[in-house]
Amino acid sequence: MIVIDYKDKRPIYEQIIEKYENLIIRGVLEGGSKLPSVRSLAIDLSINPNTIQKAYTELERSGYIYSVKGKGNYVIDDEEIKKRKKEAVAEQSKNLVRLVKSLGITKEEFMENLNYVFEEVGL
Amino acid sequence: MIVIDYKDKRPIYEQIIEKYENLIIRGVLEGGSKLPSVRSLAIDLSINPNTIQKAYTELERSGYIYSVKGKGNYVIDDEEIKKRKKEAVAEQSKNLVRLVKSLGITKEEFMENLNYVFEEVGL
DNA sequence: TCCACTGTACTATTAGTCTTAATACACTTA
DNA sequence: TAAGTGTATTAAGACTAATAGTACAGTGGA
Repeated sequence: MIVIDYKDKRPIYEQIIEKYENLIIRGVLEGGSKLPSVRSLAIDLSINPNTIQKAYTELERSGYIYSVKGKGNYVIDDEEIKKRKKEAVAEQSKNLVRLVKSLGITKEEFMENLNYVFEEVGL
Repeated sequence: MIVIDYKDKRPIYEQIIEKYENLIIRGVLEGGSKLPSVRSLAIDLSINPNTIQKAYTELERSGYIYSVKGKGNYVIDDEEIKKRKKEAVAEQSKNLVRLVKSLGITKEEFMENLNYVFEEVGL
């Protein structure tokens, strides 16, 4: 499920965070499902458990998972995931619109172009 | 023009790169205009000239500026800036559409929402 | 030509982060 | 109880970011 890219200059724990954020927000991991344990994932990826723990701690802090001592780490529930999805779309939309406006592109121009993008990007 | 955020955990040179990319792509800096010299900007920001040089080197490598020995660093010309603008919008559009599709949001739903975003985001 | 400014290159040093390693402790469940 | 879980701590090595100092080469004006 998770693959580390050693050509990537970013730290390993950040890569893990990003991968899980994507899996969760895209619905690949359902709400409430269990993440691999700190130790087992460390063995899987041939890295140190501390690195996994750092990623999980951060994922909990930013509200993607929650942890239960002695049991494991779990994806937040579907209700919460929906919120995250909306937040993600809202944020990226706002950024893009800001850029478009600052470049002096009209809404109509942009919207038309976006239609093509929708065609181009396959499912 | 440039302000360093020391609360930001990213390296200083990356912040400088990002700031200039924005200034250039948003047209605040016109094509061909001269950037502050490595030394003068270093004094302005109270940081080391080497850090500025690292930022400028990277900005040249990624095609936002060009440098002339003994003269200074200059913003690429307007023709090139236009290309960059289009690239930036295209890339961010594609990313957003990918996200929207992966979340199962329909084009119509998204487009309607985007109308509101356009209203919200002032000029 | 001289001088001040410019970009560029290099080495050395300090500080901080990333990662690994090895323990240890508390909690859960079979 | 035993195995598996999360969590915390300390130490070490590798790497990067940033500073400091120096040097060299090109530009342009006095």
